[in-house]
Amino acid sequence: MIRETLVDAVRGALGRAGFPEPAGGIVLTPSDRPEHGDWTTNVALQIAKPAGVPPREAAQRLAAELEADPPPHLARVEIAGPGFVNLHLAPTWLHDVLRAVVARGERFGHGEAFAGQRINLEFVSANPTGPLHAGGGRWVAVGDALANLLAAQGAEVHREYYLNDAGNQLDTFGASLHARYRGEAPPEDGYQGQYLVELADRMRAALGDEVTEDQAREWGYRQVVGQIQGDLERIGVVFDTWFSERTLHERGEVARVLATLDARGATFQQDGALWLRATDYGDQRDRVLVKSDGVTTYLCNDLAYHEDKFARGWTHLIDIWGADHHGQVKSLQSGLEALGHPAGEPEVLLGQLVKLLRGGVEVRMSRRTGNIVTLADILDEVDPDVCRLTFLLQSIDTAQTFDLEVVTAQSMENPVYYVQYAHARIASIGRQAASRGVVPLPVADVNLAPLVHERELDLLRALAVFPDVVEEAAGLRAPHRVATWVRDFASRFHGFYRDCRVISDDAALTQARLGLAEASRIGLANALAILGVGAPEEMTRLDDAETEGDAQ
RNA sequence: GCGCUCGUAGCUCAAUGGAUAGAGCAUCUGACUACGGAUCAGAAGGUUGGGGGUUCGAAUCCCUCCGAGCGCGCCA
Repeated sequence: MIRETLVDAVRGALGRAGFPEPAGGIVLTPSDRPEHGDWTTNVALQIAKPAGVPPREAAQRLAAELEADPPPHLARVEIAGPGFVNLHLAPTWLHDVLRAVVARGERFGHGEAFAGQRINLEFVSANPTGPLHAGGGRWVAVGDALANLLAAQGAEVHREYYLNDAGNQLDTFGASLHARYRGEAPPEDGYQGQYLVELADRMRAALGDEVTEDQAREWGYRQVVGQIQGDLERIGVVFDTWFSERTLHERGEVARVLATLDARGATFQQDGALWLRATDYGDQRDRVLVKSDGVTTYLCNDLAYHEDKFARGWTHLIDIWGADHHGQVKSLQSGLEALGHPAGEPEVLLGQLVKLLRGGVEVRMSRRTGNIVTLADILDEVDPDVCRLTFLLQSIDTAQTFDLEVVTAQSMENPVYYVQYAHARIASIGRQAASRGVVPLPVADVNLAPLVHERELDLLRALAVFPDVVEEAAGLRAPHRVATWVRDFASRFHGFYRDCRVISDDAALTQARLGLAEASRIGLANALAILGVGAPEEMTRLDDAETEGDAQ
């Protein structure tokens, strides 16, 4: 592609000018400001000091060499600022971009950066003791989009949900459910939520009047998992594996991990408990693996779980956790390193928590009061696409404020409609063309030279950058970058649509613009596919929807 | 007390160490006899929490102070 061509040209110019190649390599930063060129390089700034040449002078010599032996499409070279070399290209380079986009089709924007990697991505993994809460929807949306993103870079990605079905959380849940079943209040530290009352009623209807606490726990557990799976289905997320913690114990994997750690000298006895020498691997302090009562800790079981993931053939593990669990990261990584795995496994992505607002007031959620807003509550009110994109617009490094009233009552202003509308508009153009008997030619056969309007070039510049955006987003584990791109791109498309009529009396221009519309559709659709958001061919008109609502 | 994360426009948020810090919402001013107005153009809005440092160049890296969130158990 053009980037490689230009990198080669800059490298050649550096050599002919007698400059060394900078340590950081030759980086061409695409610039969407036409005045700064189509591509720009800062190599002159980088090599100025080692070469003992003022940066602007180095830039001058590079520019001269580039002009002496110009790469394809190069229109002019310009020195700017402290020593940037800006490369201005003829619009023809963007016409090449258009052809490449259409030729790649559904694979446009995809790359091979992670080809060969087998990645296990664990996310959500909420305890199976109640419905998914609204804030957890962030990890649903982010995890699924990240999986798509990694897959788009060639990785084999496995979506996994860990069910903590062996610990005392589930026992507490069973006790709480059984208490409701008996018509009593749950234990003080139990689950107070109203959903257990309803669950108890259903249990009585299904199992009768002589249910034991064990039976209640098991029946309730299955019900809750089914409910969680139903919620995930509504938002369109499918996990490849639902991993039961119990199976770790049943297959002796926990014991096996303890034996391995022991054999490697990573444990010690103290106060009747067995400890992991976590400080040897950088943890703040050592950690208990087996309590003095003989029961293994959460950490110990989690080590067995992650060991199991490796044993199943995954070469890299990624976990998405809420930031409130950050204290456990180093312990888990220490244990896995002690087991002989590379440092830094699993890679843990810490996501800041979601603050829910209703009417400008924070909705505090707690297990004790049972006051929770569920993901299902949100999905009852808004489209899954709205829900997803709302969670995906923001970096997971910052706490998110999710105002239920803004998201629901003002959902028509949600960016998702803005973006989807751009896609629907393109489909509409296609329908309009068909009704007028205009048949789009294969883009390879179309003369794209008529595409010179700034709006057209603007769209193509954004498309040119998309594969880089996807690769960067995957590397940074930042799907919000794709969301940012698609919103920006939709804006550019709406501007183009407004100023450039696609179907006109000018047959050549019409064909070229139909090609541009197709390339734009591909860009929008591929970005939305990564985000897990729908790309509709048509949308219900806002005024129609309102009329419909009034009639009800 | 120790640790992790964060602090950017009135609000919600962007910005691989790069040039004049950008969008949306809200506010104000405009635009179509046209492919879907859920649209477009423009204005206004900033000491990137404060202060030092590194660098040709810092919202970004380092130090420090202030503020916020979250952790610090033989719980899970």
